[in-house]
Amino acid sequence: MTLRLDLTATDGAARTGVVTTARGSFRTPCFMPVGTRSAVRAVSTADLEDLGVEVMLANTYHLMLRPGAETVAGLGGVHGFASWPGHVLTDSGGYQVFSLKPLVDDDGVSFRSTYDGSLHRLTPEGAVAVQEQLGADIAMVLDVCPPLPSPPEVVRLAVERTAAWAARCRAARRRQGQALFGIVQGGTDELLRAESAARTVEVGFDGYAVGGLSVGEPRPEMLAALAAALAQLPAGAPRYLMGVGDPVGLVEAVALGVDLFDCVLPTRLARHGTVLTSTGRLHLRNAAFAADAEPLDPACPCPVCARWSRAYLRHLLRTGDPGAARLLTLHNLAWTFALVDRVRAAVAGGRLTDLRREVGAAYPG
RNA sequence: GGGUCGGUGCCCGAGUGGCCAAAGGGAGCAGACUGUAAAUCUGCCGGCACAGCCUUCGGAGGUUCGAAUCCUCCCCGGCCCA
Repeated sequence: MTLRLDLTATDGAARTGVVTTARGSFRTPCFMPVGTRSAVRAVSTADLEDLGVEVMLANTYHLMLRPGAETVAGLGGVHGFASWPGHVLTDSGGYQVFSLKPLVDDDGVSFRSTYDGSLHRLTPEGAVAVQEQLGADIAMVLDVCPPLPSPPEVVRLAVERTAAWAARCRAARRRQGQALFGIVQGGTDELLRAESAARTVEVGFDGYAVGGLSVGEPRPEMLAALAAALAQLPAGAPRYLMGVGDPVGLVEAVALGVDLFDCVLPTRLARHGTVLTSTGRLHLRNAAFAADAEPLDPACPCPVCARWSRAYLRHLLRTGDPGAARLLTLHNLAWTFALVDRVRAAVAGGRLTDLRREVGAAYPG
């Protein structure tokens, strides 16, 4: 057994529980910050520990290019390399199929390095091998993530290739103690989503991810596609909605039965000066905060809100001080974790509907 | 005192007779961001009764159909000579 999910409570389709792996355990629902290059931008792994982060993401494509999978393996994998005692989940490079638009064929993907322009090849087997070298606790299959909207034949082809690659990834596993998750594709087509989910389950994985969402489609379509996929997934395995982590998306997806999330949004928004609060997004650059002595969010228990004013943090931001990115990142992550804490408590207490209403009111549209 | 180079919109800085309310930066104002090519990107950025008009390129005159651009004088700054 490389991974186990123990559910402790449910509220409708929503669940809360504990995932146990060879490394240890973490609670669900769980938000996993994105540390693409073995580091969450602007903060350290020590900061992540202080924040109570349980799982950090890292990225196959980026780490195989720089510093190289061999190098990371030689330094103890992502855990040793980054001095990170928590869980590590590595993305396979499938998202870069979306963001970098490489050449994709039936056998794999040909990428240009974003660092030096050199050509690299990634196959399903290669992606698994690299993730084993990186020492991930949870690895992801290599998938094809098409942009939305895409013509039906493009989405269909993505589903077919993702299914074929899922089987190849499954067969390529060598390392014990590393979980492997399959990924559902299918765009916003509910039938295709259901088919993709069923075919992924047929291959058999430790957990199941739903990918290819929040890539341009309206939220109702996203939630419908998500629901169609989730309906085909086994209740006993973790379900991971890839790339979603805005407050509403998170709460709504939990309501549909999702356990895991990752998203760059909280950290990217922070670096760009947008702060998450209990009353909505706040553009800290706005002139309105120039002399505002209030904390970012008076209702937030994080160390940044306990100590610094909006005016000071805005000043750091506007003068280009790197400390701004760090402190705002710490706040946005802390705020998101506090929200996830509330989500878990709400599910356990059967009050998720109330929380959804509250979050929806603070984050309309 | 002589010579010389220069004074452009909030700042820096292109422009050297019409296509100039004037390139490009920066600042400022607002917005976007969802498995990170993102400490990035987009829009606005003289005024107004806004497909037009008005005010603006150190100041005042002048040449010209037309001047930020040419001429005269003046003011201010840098450098060189005395």
